Amino acid sequence: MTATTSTPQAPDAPDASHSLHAPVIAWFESHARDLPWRRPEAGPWGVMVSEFMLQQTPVSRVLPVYEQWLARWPRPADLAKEPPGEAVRAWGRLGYPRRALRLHGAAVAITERHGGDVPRKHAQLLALPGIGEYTAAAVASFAYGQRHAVLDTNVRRVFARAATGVQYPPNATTAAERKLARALLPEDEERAARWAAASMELGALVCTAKNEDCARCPIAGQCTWRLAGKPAHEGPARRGQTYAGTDRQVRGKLLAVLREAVAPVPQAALDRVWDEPVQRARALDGLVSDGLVEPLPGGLYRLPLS
DNA sequence: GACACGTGGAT
DNA sequence: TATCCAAGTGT
Repeated sequence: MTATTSTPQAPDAPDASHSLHAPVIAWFESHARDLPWRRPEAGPWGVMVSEFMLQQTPVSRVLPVYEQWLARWPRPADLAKEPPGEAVRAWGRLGYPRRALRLHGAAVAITERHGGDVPRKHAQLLALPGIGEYTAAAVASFAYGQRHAVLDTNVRRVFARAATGVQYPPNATTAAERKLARALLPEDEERAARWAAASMELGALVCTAKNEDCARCPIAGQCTWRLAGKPAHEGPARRGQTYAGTDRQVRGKLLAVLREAVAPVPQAALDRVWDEPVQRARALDGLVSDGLVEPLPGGLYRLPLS
């Protein structure tokens, strides 16, 4: 249901951005995925957990881990009681396990500083570990219905095409993008929150990085990029991330062993995951420095108890 | 601003 | 098989 309860906008509103809201929000009402963190029972904690897990990670991989996580730790205080290593273990193979550590740290901070409730203010959210500009805005908007520009990769791509007329947004978020996002944000708080979720979903389902489906797009008729004939991206190619042979891959292998272990693991067991000793040692040191691995006397290692 | 940081499905 | 890509953050 999309009818606005506020004063109708001038029929000849000079800002064309207003004509994007209604069709995108209407499309969202009928096409939004039924995701668990969008259900009312998810609450702010569910929204926050989902946002951590969804950073750089597809929805399909997040779903099962999210369900287990919320069943085990239904409130921030439940997670805060656990050793950080338990969060890392439960994170499984989602990737970027530092997120698990930070989510645990955020739960501790919420328990200590906010009485166990996910804070409502953007600045308070931003102060939590693992929460940056995007996640703070997302939690404030999705969980609390506030008016914030929520600029993730999906929204940036939708804006790049619909408003700016280019195929892809810049590599890093620019001041111009933030300004545009603020300008496109509906005045009404509830509508702004709806717009944030709707524009993001449009980017995730229709206005995708590859094989965008303009035939299903509710604003195809107003899309600057499409109207210009969908010119191909110009400029330097976005630098692809290599993985094979990197420290990241070695870290992943080391941590996989520790996640599966129920007791401290001897150095020799870790040595088996990678044959190059210098890189192997560097990767292990990095994991220890990051707090993802705890070294014990006698050359033993485990996930951190504190 | 450039980099490091995991993982696995899709093309 | 090789690349690309997925709701970013911290340094």
